Amino acid sequence: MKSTIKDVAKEAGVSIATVSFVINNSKHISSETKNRVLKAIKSLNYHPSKSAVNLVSGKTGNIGFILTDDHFLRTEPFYTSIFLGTEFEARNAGYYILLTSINPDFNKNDPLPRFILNNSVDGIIVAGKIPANLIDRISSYNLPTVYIDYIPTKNCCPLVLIDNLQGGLMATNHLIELGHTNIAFIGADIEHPSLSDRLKGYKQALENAKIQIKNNLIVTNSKYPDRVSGYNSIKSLLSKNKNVTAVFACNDAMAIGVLNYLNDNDYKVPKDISLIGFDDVEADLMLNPPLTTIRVPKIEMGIEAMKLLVNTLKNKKSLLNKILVPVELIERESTSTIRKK
Amino acid sequence: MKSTIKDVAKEAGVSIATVSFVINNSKHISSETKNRVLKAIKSLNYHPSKSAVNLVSGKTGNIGFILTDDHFLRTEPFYTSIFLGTEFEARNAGYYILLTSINPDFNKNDPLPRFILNNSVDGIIVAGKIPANLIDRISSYNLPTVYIDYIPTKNCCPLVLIDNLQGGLMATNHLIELGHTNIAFIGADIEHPSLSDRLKGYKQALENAKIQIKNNLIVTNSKYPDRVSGYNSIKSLLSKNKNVTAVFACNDAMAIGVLNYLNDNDYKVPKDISLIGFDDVEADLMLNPPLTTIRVPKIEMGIEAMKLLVNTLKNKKSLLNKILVPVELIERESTSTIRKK
DNA sequence: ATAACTCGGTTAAACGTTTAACTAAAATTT
DNA sequence: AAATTTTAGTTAAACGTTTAACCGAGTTAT
Repeated sequence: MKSTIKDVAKEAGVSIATVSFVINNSKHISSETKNRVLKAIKSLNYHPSKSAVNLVSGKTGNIGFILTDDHFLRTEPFYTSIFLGTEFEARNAGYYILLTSINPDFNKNDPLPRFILNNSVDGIIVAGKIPANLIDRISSYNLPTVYIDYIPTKNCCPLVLIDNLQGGLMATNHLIELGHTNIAFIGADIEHPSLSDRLKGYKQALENAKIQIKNNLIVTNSKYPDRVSGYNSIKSLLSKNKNVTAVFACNDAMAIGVLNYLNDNDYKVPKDISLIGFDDVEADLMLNPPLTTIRVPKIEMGIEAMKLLVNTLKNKKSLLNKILVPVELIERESTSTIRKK
Repeated sequence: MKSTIKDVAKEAGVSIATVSFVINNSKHISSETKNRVLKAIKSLNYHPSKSAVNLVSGKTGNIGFILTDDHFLRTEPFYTSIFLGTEFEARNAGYYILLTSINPDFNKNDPLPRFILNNSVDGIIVAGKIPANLIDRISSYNLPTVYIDYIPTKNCCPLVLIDNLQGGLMATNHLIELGHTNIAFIGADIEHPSLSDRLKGYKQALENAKIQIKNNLIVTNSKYPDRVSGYNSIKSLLSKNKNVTAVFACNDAMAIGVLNYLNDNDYKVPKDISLIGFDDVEADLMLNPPLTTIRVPKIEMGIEAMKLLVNTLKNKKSLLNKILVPVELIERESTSTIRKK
């Protein structure tokens, strides 16, 4: 039988209020009494009822985690790793996470995640790009929210972002340092801040190196940055440009698609074409050749986001915060110095 | 401002009890009154407080999901997909899932998942193998539990299992039908019921085909069925057996390791050696060549497990149930007829 | 005509906490 | 020594539901 605060009070010979004060350290109680209560709690294996605490406090102890179906289902465990990070930190902070995925084509009349409708969360973490109309609807609930890897149009909330610009610079500089000048950029969904920042970094690196930016080396017309788009983008690019010696793909998924096309069509990587990706997902290591990429600290991003949210929840005042997590060049075998013609 | 049942009652001009009856369909209310209440609920955008409902009902509305760290972190999204299935069904049934990962070397004195200690769940889903002492500790809490892809030693609970024996038969038969007779089995962790059943299927298929079972073609001494183990296992096998023409790996992770070794060492797949895996994880499609494998319906397993648990929760009586989910041969390009010597 | 049901509701207790308001005793100040 | 403050605790209301017990008005059976 589950024991309640009443049982503890009776066992310790005090009122239930005293037990509550001891549990929450919310009022000074003599150490003698405190010990009696603590002993009773232990002997009865008492744990406060969450429901009761939640009811009276008006809190839920839950954090909602939202991401789109396609992000959750994608092969590369990118957002999954971020989720894991939030879960680790939630454990420290005593929160539970309620995870839900939503349709990327969220309709005006689609129902919101049920944990929002049912007031089952104290705050929300949004990972990756989600539809603008969903953001509007969510923000009307005035729940503290942290965005990971996306900047909502109406800038309102704490953000945890990748240093995409820096990453774009690093990737492109790496190729430039290897002697490449005909460097293609394979991107997608140019409205996504993360992806367009990577492109910005690419352009900036070229400018810095006094290499002319050629628009016909930049492909960004795919809707989603996935493997298939990568495959098709490099295909159409190479059909028009034979002299490309290096490719910077805006993420590893597209890079894998690019690599597949190159492997299928007798381009040797990196001998004929160097290839660099972005994200550093697990699959990169198993590719042939292993992919050079820009590492994004995914688990750490989740941890930081949860810390930020818990902080906001505790202080009540939403400190407009923005964390830019650093990235790192991971040199593997898909890039090399330009071959002499 | 959040509206409560009181607001609805006032708006509809009835007592709060009537509102409750309408919400839960628990007593006959005239359709006229019912409509008034429904209208009030809608106009106030009322949603019952979970905490209050939970408090009075003694339930939590939550399901705990347990799996080991290494299962959650592994590259192949196997258990992740199972989780997704449970989440889908939880949405239908109105439950929230609290996910936690635990250390595979769970110590006698390690704390149980906090959702168990804090009475935050009504039931538990365990995915994959977990330590025996953890099972003991969990079962002492008498929470309805469903096991997915693992048979606990003390058989107590509903189970959702893969038809591993049948899968082992199918995989091996496929290779036999292609003309192979020197078929290796690459496995691991032979105490894991799923893996040992796959081996059983392998042996049975050979027997049925009157092919002699050779123990030196069976490698099962790795602790975990992962890529590295696959790589090392095939390496040591081929160093002693040059005449192997086909390999059945106990799962896709090991198969990928095997494939990497074969690719690295100038064995052509499937020309020199045919290779079949088990699980059908996303990565298989991107391999070179794409992996023939036995598909396991992962999402569906999650759905079935959640249905089973919800059923147990509703009926209270734990119907000792066991669901064996069927598997399917997915022929891709890593297997072919034996080459003529 | 009256007793016995049925129908459509209402009242109030209960769930397990937190916390504001109170109190009695002890300690401190004047 | 009286007045005041501090300490260590208690009492009771409140949170938002569910549901057993109750009730008055029709309806039906006798």
